[in-house]
Amino acid sequence: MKISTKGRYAIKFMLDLATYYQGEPVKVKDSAKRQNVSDKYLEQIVALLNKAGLVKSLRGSCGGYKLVSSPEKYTVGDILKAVEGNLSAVSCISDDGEPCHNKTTCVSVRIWERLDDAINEVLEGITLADLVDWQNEMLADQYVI
Amino acid sequence: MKISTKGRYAIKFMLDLATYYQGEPVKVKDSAKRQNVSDKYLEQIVALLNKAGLVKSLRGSCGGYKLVSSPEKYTVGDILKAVEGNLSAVSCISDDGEPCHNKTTCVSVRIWERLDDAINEVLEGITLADLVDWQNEMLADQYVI
DNA sequence: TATAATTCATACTAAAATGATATACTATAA
DNA sequence: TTATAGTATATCATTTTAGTATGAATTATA
Repeated sequence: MKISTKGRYAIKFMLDLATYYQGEPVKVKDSAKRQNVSDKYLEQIVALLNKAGLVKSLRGSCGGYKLVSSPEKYTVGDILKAVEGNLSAVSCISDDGEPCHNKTTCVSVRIWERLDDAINEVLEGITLADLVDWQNEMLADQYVI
Repeated sequence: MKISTKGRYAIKFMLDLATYYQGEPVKVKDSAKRQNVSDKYLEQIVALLNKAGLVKSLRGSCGGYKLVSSPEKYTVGDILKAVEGNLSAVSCISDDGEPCHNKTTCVSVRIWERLDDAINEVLEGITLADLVDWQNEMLADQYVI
């Protein structure tokens, strides 16, 4: 019932990309430094985002990563699914993993279906653009204080 | 982002107790057989339910477990919390675990807070009595077919 | 009272997931 | 051509998961 560092690092990296949306591509090393996490580990996570087509890479000197689309096109759910895989709370109702063989008689699936719906509703309802807005709000608040 | 077998077995065990609410105490071995899971492993899970005060045990021969209160008093969230621990999607906003030291500047916490609220709303909204009802519906449906 | 059936309490273990680190290689801008 | 990135594996320590194993304490009942 946990979202691992993979998902959290991925979101922060994507937020980094959204923040620097116009301009130079973002280097994994720089973002890792800003987040204060292992750059090599972050690279592996970013590779997943790349494979999923959420970011595009620019190799060589002065390379890095950029968003493919504008920030409002990405939901937090998209990002988490790309790196964490299926977000279902239990495997028996997810598409991958072993399917439940007694779905028709098992009461619990109703719980998990409701849970999944609620989770997806939240995660599909927040976009990268929202996160950027929140970040700007927070920065503004800090100056006020 | 998964609920483990611990949580799932616990719910099925509690449902077993609710089903046999009036009458003999339920033996772990019997419930394990019905669920088709390891009875020794289920014992460990039930011990957590016992420690949390959700069930009362009757030792010795002809012993077993019974619910402390009536089925409508237990939410699925109560049960899961007893065996899975904290249900927060990430540790940085949960009470146990390491607290987030930059809660005020981290945008992600807003995601996790919304997620937690949604998850809790679902899990606190379903009681054991609901599960019993669902089970009866399902059994009725089976006879119709 | 002996025994069988239970819960209760630990100890142990295999496998998988998590969270990295390390090394080498490829592509490209300057 | 060289430094700077991304790409691809391999390895590893730690933790979690999902059990298995052993045995003690307790109690109904024969």
